[in-house]
Amino acid sequence: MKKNRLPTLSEVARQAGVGNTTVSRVINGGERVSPKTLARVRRVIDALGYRPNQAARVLKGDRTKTIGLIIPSMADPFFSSCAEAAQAVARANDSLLIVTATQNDPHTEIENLNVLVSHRVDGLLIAPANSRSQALCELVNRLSVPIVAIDRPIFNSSVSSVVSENFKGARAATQHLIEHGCERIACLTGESTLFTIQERIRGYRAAVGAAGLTCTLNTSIKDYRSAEYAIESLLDGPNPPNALFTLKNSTTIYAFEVLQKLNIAMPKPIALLGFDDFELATTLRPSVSVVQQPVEDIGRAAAELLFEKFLGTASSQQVRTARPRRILLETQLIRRSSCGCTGHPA
Amino acid sequence: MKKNRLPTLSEVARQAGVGNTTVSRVINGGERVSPKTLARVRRVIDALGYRPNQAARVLKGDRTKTIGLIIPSMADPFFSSCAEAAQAVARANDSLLIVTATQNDPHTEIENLNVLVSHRVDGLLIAPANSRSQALCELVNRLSVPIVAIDRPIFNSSVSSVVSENFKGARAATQHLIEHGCERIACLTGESTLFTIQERIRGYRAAVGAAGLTCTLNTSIKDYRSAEYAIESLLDGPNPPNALFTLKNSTTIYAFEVLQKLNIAMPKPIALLGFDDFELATTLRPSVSVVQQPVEDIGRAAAELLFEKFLGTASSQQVRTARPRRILLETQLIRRSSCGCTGHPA
DNA sequence: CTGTTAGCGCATTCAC
DNA sequence: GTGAATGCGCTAACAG
Repeated sequence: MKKNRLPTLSEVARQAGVGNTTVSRVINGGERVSPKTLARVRRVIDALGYRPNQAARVLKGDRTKTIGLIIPSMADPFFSSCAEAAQAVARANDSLLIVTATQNDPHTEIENLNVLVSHRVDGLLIAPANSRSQALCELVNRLSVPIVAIDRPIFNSSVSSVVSENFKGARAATQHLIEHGCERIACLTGESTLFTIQERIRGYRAAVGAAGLTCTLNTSIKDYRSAEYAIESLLDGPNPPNALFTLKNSTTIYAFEVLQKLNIAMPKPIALLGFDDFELATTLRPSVSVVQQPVEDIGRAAAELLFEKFLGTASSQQVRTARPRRILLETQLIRRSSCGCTGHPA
Repeated sequence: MKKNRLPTLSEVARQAGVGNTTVSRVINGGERVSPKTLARVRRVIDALGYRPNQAARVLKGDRTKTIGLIIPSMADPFFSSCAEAAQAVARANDSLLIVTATQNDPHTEIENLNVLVSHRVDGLLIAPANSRSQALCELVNRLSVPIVAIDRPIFNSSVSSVVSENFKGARAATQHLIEHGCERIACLTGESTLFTIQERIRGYRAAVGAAGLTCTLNTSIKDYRSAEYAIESLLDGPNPPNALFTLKNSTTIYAFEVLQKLNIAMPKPIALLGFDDFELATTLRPSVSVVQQPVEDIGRAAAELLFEKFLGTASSQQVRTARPRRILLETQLIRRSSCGCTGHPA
């Protein structure tokens, strides 16, 4: 009635009538073992359903062949796509990816970090809830595991990062609206404390400023209601906008829904352009123009950079010493209908 | 220039001038340790940035406090929501959830299963690529880890499962279309080898049969093009449908796009009803009626059932002996506009 | 309250 | 080709 534990290497050895070493050799490739013994041991392994205990290997001090990924949410398409891409890289490197979600809570984030370190992951990918968190920064600097930040950098730390060109993407998007003849472009968003959002705001400001237009920014959009309120206020104001630039996915959708509800057509009298693509952007009417981020590329590049860090045999010293790399990935403006370009319906 | 390993318990003990056991006690709650020593040890732990090595604990034979989740894809909203719910349960039970994706490939699935077993997860949640896979079934029956299947059961095995009422949901949906006066209902889908899809087909058949209507089934929808071809063929046929019942998310969206492209209005002349809800279903025009699955509930219930399996102190014997449980979760018909009900725009 | 010791499962010397 | 012995970091008896 005790826990019927999984078979161990020793048990396999006993059953096969060989020593531990031989079994160890068999499960690690079968070099230096006579074909006969090899076959016999393999048969026993199979019969017993033996699986090497990863924990024991880890204890020997080798790599654990696991890497961690800490993201705000698994249900967010952006991050789950990143995760999927990172997992592919991990698998290619014979490693396991462990994903944990923080709901953007700094406390949970640090907890997750500790859990992963306890599991001795070989490296860590993290999308920090707060790019300038003192606590996170200190923790990260003390940790000896290689870390790569994704989507958002960690300031004042030595960790490399892979992020989108938020600034350039937002500036180009705003310029695009200006080229469409819009000269009253309102910028809407929520979560303005996030690094990504701040960069996009900078981009919007830069473009609007360069064109000599006025900046209209509302960072209070958190749900449909707040979007409705914000947009109605703008329309009732002295200078109603003729374009909306939304800085994040949910805001874009809320804005679309509000305009649809108010029976205001797009792109005229109001154009809509959003940062970050989403699945049904082409199916909505009008189809929604967006700044598209290379989501998979971010996950992949970050994971690859991470593996470089602990696979650099010759130059491991260099890698360690090298100052953090900041990889910026280009965004792409997808011209559909809502901004005034003629989109392809499907 | 060697790998600067993480500090160990012994090092903490030495620095603090105490024995291993004391340190062990401190990191496990600090019972039976004098406040003075406790403080000192804690200070050393902090100074060294010590984190207990999970692997060593595992080796002692205790629970690893990790559970595995094997799903087809992390990028699929259905599964990522499940994962998120499962993770919440895991966290509540002081455990770590390890998610791996298989892309519905049986080979990858078994590989992942082995990896997770190697890591000695305490239990396993799995959405099998193939409900009747012989190999999976055998493997699963031999494994001693508790397993719960999610979304799709594993036939001929002793594993419990948590799945939606696919049959009842599909039957009710079809009946609903019939009540709307549709008497030529075509059923469209892809991936007809999946258990879930087959159940939904059964449901459709049951309702259509009971009403004395004819069954029109097309299981070849894999992308927009195939949907377009299928729908155009139906419309050009002798008996054009006045309703489309789509059995999975992507098919629903393809069907919507095709109808939109062909300028065919919904719900008349053709009504649309889909199985499985999706994010912008309310934003599309018309809003799309669907059979909604309790996604989070599935993940949560499965994880809870799993934890029951190895937390049943008193009745662990019972749990082990008990025949597998099959938990069926109710679906809900969400009446929006595309089926003929008046949906709320937002 | 605190320290000593043994052993978890495995890879790895080093002999044979 | 093969096996016996050692130790990885930690917890759990068992003394003191």
